[in-house]
Amino acid sequence: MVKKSIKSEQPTFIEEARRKQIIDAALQTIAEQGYTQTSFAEIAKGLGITKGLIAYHFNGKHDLITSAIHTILNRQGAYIKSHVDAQEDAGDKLDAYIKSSFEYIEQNRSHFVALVDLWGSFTSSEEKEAFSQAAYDPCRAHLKKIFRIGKEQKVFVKLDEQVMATVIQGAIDGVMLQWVFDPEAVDLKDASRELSEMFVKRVKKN
Amino acid sequence: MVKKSIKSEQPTFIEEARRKQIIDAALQTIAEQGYTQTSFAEIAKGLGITKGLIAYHFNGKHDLITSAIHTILNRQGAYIKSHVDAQEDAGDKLDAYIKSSFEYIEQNRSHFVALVDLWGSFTSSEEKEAFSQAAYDPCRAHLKKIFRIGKEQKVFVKLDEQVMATVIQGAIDGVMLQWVFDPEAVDLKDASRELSEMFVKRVKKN
Amino acid sequence: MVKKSIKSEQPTFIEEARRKQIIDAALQTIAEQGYTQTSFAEIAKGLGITKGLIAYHFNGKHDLITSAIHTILNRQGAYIKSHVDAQEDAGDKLDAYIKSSFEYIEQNRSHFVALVDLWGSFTSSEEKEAFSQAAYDPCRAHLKKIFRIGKEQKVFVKLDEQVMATVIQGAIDGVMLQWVFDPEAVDLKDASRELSEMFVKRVKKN
Amino acid sequence: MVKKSIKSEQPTFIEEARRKQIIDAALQTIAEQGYTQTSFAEIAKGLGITKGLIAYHFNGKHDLITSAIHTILNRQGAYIKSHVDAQEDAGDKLDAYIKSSFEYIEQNRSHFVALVDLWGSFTSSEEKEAFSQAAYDPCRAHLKKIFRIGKEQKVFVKLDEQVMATVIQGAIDGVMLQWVFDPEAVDLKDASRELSEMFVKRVKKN
DNA sequence: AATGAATGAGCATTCATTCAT
DNA sequence: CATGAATGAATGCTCATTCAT
Repeated sequence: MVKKSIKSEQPTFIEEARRKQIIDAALQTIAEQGYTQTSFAEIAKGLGITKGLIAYHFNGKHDLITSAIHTILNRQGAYIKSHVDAQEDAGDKLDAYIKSSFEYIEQNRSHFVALVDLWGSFTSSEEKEAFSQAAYDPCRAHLKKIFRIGKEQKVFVKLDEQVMATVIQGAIDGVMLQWVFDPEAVDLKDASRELSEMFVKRVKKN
Repeated sequence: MVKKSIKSEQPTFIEEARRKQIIDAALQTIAEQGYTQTSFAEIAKGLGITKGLIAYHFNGKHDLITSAIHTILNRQGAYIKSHVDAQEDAGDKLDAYIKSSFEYIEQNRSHFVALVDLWGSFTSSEEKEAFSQAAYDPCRAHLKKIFRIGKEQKVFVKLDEQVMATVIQGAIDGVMLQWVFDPEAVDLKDASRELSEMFVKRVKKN
Repeated sequence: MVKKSIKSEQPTFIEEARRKQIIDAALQTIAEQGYTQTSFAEIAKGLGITKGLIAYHFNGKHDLITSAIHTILNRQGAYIKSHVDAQEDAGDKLDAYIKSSFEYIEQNRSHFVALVDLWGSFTSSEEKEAFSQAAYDPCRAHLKKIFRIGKEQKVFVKLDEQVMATVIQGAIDGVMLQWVFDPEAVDLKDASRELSEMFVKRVKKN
Repeated sequence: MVKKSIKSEQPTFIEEARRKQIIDAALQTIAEQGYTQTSFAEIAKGLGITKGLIAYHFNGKHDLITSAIHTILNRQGAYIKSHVDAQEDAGDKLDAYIKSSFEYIEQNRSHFVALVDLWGSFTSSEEKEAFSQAAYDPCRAHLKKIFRIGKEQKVFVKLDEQVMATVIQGAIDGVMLQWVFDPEAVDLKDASRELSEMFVKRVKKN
């Protein structure tokens, strides 16, 4: 049952600013207190506004959470893309993909603490699948594109692109996950280096 | 204020059976409806009992969730251990670790759908850390033990055990995660084979 | 809706012992934790029995509470009576009434802490009135009897017996009440002496 | 774990009016049905509002009960003070203290029926002591002040102020208590006259 | 654009009570 | 006599959501 937005016009400047402000506060609160403890009132308290205002700017909690997730994904995606694009060689691109992923993660810990919590906010397999398409499809597509460039540059071996994209992205996320639960137990830089070396070696000829 | 349990004696047979039954129903419900939609009433409805009975057998929701998580981890841990122990060679042990991890995941999808949801149930960094110790420390310890055996058998190269354990476990979990959100997008068997080959090659001497 | 006891025979010895034991544990628990925090389970825990057993020996909570109240009142009544009866002179009897009241109170603090809590357990004015008849009527009757003896002995002035009984009992209870809430703020012995002197002077001729 | 209020600003006009309204309804309900039978739902029903609104205006049940108790004590205290202050002579002040106490009690029966019930709402000796300080300390302090004025006016005998304050307040409360349980059994006016005469005689010279 | 009063459904939890064993 | 499993109603409390101002 998708609720239609009453507002149909394009958002004003102040409207967008408020939404961004609220989303950031929400991510902060979720990272600090956990998703289940994060109510509109709690988010509003941290901002010095009322919870009614949050309801005014978002079409319900689902809208807020969805927007928050997309904010995380978009920011990280843009960061990674800029680093990958800066490289010419496909091997360097893959190295940049992995390393910039970890860089962004390390610099935005609260985003990923929140994200892990938000995984539990989906109530149906449809929502889970939608998240998958928003989160993983673009990542895997980006990796596949790098593989194709590598093939064109004749520097990569032949490989099952889907499987390879899955395991590379999985390795990044899985290490991130351990680091979210206990930052002392995991050294992101070491893991980043290890994964990059291993995967670059795996896909490159010779 | 920590509530003291009124029950203190060791559990009876019927007590244990009920707890197990309720935990399984809870995991089922969480996997189907999501953690936030899973109430005592919902779990009870699925079992044909009253929610009061759940409260009777568990010291609150936290106890139930904790027990459920440990159930998942223990069962998987036992499964993996039996397969690893069946191998003599350290390389074969690592191969068994990775492959049996994925086998168990594939055969118990609902457990891992639930587990991903339950990651969002921790409200403090203390709880997160406690989970980390219960979930990841044993896995990494198991992997490190395999590395040490490989070193004794003089078949493994020298490596940073903590980093390697982190990335291997991370890769397994990260692939599982994508499969939880969309089973169509990920082929666990292919990923299992790819990861096993790559990591065994990585740690073995020529 | 008064529930009829299923048991009709006279109670066995063990039956009576159990009831007494449970009542004493209930008073103890009420005094320590407050009436609202005192459940059958809590009482049972303190005794090392199960709550089912309490339900077996009492016809519901109301029966237990009523029995507990009567236990307190009967014991105190018997104590006072023995001291009053030991005196011949009516003035000495009144002095004994007041002083032994306070003595009993001081020696059985938990009983009166519980009693004050139990005043809140009556849900209707009928129950309140019934308590009044069980608690205050006998006390006032006892005092009136002393007044009549004083009149017969021609040592007491003429007075409104009901009013005088009310204020004497009231003064005792009111001081007890303050002492229940804060034993440091009230010296029972001083209050006892003061009240005894004043009331004896008030009722005696000359 | 003390819950922090989300509201922090000073209350608005409508806020205060609602709180007062809810407190009065709560006292009414407690007086009619007893404390243990008085739930948020019951209070709300009597007011035609929802129980959520009560939770909105009060920080939990404890806050409501505490506020209700303070309302009773403050109103009675103000009433007594105005009558005592209207008298010049210390003896007249004491007479006014006792008589106005009973007047207020008689005119606000439901408040005191509720108060007696609420004595059982404290769960720890700390709460009991806090109540003692809020309820009895000011009363005894007021009486002691009258004693000191009497001493300055050279119309009162030398006496132990703490003991005398305790017994006077105790006598008032104890008579009130009997009247709460059975208004037929006690004539407040007679008791008021008797106590006033006796205590004034006790403290005045000659 | 923003507030805050009000709602109503839902939640975990408590507990007296029942009853088969 | 005594137990402990099970019930079901009730309770305080939370919270997204609505809406008049």
